[in-house]
Amino acid sequence: MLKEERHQKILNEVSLRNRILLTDMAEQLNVSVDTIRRDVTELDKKLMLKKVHGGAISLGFITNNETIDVFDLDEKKLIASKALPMISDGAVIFIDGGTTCMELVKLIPANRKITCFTVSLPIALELVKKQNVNLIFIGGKISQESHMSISIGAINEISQIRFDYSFISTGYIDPNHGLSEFDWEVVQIKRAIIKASKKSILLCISKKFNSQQKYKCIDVIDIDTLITELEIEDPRLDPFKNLNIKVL
Amino acid sequence: MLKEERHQKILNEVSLRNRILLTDMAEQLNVSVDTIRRDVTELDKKLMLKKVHGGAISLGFITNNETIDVFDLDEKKLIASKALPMISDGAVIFIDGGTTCMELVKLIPANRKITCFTVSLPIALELVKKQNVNLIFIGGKISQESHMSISIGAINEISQIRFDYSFISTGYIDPNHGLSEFDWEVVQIKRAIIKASKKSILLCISKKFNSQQKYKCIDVIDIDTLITELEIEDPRLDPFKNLNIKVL
DNA sequence: CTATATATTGCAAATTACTGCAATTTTATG
DNA sequence: CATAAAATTGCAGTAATTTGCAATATATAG
Repeated sequence: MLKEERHQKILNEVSLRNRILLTDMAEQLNVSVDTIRRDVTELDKKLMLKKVHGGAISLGFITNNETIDVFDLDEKKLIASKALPMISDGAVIFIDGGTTCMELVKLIPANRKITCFTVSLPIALELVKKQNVNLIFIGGKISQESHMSISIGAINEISQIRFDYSFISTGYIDPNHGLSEFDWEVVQIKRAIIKASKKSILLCISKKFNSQQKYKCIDVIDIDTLITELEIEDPRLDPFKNLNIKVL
Repeated sequence: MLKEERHQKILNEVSLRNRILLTDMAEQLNVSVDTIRRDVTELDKKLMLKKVHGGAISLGFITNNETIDVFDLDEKKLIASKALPMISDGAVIFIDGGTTCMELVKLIPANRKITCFTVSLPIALELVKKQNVNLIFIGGKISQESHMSISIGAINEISQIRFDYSFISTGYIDPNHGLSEFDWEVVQIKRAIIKASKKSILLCISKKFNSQQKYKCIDVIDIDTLITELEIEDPRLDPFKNLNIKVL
């Protein structure tokens, strides 16, 4: 078998499976592992794949090491754009932490006059750029994990406010088990927020469906609206529609 | 499974959930916890996530290195390095906003165990990166000009705390007229901070000497220590020495 | 403080990588 | 076609990496 021919087969396999094992390829192409190793070394130099210990992986499979970018940014932007019309002038809203909420904040037009509460430092730093947003940060001890206020004082403060809308995120969601989180403190904060809100809107990428964590936060029926990146007709939304959740 | 493959899956999960547990990932990927731990350690070194006790969290938007050009950065760094030795383990301190204070925060070593209060969003976002800093943000309405809490609630909160040291900045300073500011609200906050501090340390570049603004904050003698970029013998410091201010 | 969970370290087994070399095949050239 | 030069391939020995485990230290939660 020609070397070039092997190279093609290797590249094919890499693009098809995203990864290969040297031993597998050696067996498959009836040559020694050393040969495959040399092939892969060459292809690596030509930047056609990435050689790793024990095999090779597709370049497309690797996320850019330099720019720490947000995963599924397009989906999150779509979710944010669906949520944006709910933020109207004069509203008193709460915005949770997380990358999806961050996209929502970025979309808020400069002339939108609202009062906005948050417990998330990054969200606050983005909101403060908006000329017409009256920003109130609910302070307290800041969690290193979530970059949020998580103290009891924050919960008390939240309990004394009445939000028109709260835009919240979740770590995990399951139609039966509800929303859940890693951190007990975060659960407490989110419960307080939802309790203080006339309407709660959950921004959630569909990837998170059917996952759960140790600390349950609230039931799915406790939220009023679910916004995902999916089409409204998507069957994956049926379990939520069956619970009478408004879905966008 | 290839190591790199695992790394990708771990990064995927981290960016989706913001947080993972080593034990969860070990189960999910069918390898020992040790392996996941080593993976996470590597990814942490590559700055692709942050390793924490028991798991890992997303860098997410922490790495917002919006490099805004700071004027007189070298002088400010010098001031910060002079102030750093005053921050010792166990201290309860307040750190004000401003670029000089920001340089001080950046210098705080990762192993310094302190409790740190602030009203400044950018300072808070920098402090939250420090592993051993217990960070408390004093919340409230955030000023668009100064990116600080400026509400009466914040002042009340401050009045109930006792700081070992407060590191403060000022817009304007004059040996006779004292410290002054552009914003009335900022003046209120700073007064409260200094009142709540056992010792107040002013970080101030000498360029600001002999300048004043409409709202007077405090007298120069109300601060305990003045730190500038100047040599201690510099005659420009004499007016402050004459007021019995400690000068560094 | 105590109990539990997690981290660290050293170690051994298994796998994979690298190097030099020899056998073989391919290529270049007259 | 002949033949030397170059490239390719497999092998063996050795080096390096990876992985899991156990013992011990450290950190966290109640």
